[in-house]
Amino acid sequence: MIKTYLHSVINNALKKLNFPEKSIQLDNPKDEKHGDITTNVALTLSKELKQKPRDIAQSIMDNLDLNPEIISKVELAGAGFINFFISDKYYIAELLNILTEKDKYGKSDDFTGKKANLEWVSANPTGPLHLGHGRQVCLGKAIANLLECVGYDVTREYYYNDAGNQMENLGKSVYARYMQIIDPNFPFPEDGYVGDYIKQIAQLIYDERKDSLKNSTDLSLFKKAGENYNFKMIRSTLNKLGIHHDIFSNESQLYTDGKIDKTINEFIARGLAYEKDGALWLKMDEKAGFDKDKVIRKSTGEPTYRLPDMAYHIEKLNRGYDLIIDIFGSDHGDTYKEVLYGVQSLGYDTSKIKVIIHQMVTFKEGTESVKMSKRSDKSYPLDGLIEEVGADAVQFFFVMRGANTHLDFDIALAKEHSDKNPVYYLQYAHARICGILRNAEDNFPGFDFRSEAAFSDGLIGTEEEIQLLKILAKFPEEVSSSAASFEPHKIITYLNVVAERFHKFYHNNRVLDAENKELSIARLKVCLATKQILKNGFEIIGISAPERM
RNA sequence: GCGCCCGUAGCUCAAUCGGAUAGAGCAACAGCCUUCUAAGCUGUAGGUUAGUGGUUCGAUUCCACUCGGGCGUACCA
Repeated sequence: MIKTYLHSVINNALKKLNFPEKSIQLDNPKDEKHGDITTNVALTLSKELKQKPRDIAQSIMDNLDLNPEIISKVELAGAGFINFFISDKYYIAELLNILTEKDKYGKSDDFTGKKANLEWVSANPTGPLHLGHGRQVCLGKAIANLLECVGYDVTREYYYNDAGNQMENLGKSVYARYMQIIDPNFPFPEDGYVGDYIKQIAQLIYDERKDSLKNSTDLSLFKKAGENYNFKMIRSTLNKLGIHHDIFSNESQLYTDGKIDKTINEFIARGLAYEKDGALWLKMDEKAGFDKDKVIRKSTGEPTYRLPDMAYHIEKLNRGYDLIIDIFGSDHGDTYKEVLYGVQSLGYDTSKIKVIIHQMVTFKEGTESVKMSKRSDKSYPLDGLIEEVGADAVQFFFVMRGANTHLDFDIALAKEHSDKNPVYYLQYAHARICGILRNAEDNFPGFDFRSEAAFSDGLIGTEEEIQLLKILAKFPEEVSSSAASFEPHKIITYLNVVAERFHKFYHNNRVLDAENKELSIARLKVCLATKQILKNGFEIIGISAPERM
């Protein structure tokens, strides 16, 4: 990448001048006049060297050994910035790289050989996924894609608590609906799950077993039937979004394997837990920001959710991943800290665990924004949203904002098939290119633009063409930085610029011209490269690349 | 009360470890289709980056406080 090149050139200059070695920061200026890449190294050296930044910058510039094929101009500017202008030849060479590497362009091997585990969705199978799950579902999909792009071997994992209250409650709810088929007056539990799907599960059981289960005291059959049915619905929803998990792991396995007991014993052996009021309490360190101790095993003998979560994270650490990612809504913002604290206090290195917290989502229907927390009873299924606005718009809208900002999901806007809908701006650019390529193939049979043979790259040079090539060449850097910060929305921001510059190019540069075959082929190459970048970007954020719209 | 997160154009949001004149889209206004998709392009207008103070060559970014919003603060998950 070009920054690596500049990095070494500047470093050599610093050595020649006997200037202290600094970590050199290379930025992309916002203003075109300030070049393509800029460094503030002279400003940061100023204090140490006790010289004016501009003088330092001049010395550095005098000692740069630059290849004019790559850097066409260097300027000293402002308070002491050194601005580099990249030569057009470099961008044209990069265009060829895109066409050669195709789907692989933008991918890197920065983390090749490393293993990552991404655990997300992880909704307990007490019912279908609903709107409140949407952000996490889509965010995780895109983050997994990003990690793969930089070389990680990614395991996609779904973890659920099948041993706790929620699943007990599911069993009771299904049983009650089953009994109501026999006796409509049978009482429904106060905090039971009220959705119609519970009735369907009960009906399925009744169809098979009739009333033979009416005196059940063990509800595990009802619970299991509910779990199976709900998982079918959840998986079907995930399928619609193109999401597949490699591993489904559950809480009860941790009991069977003795991992829960082992964790409890460890806490006790290390003197980190104590009994009080019949419960087992974990000592929480005030210095770590906790104000009081937390119960890890209730007086009833059941663990609180924290304990299995800790055992589960220990188990994942033991599996040997280089990176472990959890995605939670901000309603779990405090509890994950407790879990990590517990894991850490048992001597495990939690630095490999990265927790991504996303803020809550509101949904705008008309002019009103409606809160939709994951635990809200008024369930609006995610399936319904996918039906209503389409999988692409759902994916796009949930990913287009940074996870740490509140997201207002405008359902009407997502549904709208018009220029107001931001997802179409990107997809339209892709479809438009496909239209040009179709036209070229159908009506200009002599234009052999897909061949690997050399083309007249000297014909590329209009303002719009160069601007477009410049942004295309930034894709690899953009992927790396998005992956490093686990922020897929940056890819969308980037692709918007690509689409914008393509549309400008399109308006001002006629691609297909029967009178000018060489130029047409050169521009078709530009189109092919743009299409490739859009497609590669869409792949990451998880939306389709339509050929027509 | 305490903890975490957030506050940027009328609306929804960007802004690369602190960098040069804070950017897009939508909404508003004015233009552009006998030529490859007008789901597009061009232009205009829109800001004390919630507020006050601090740190420094330089702050939307870091620190302190104030105001406003979200989420937590269970022997629920």
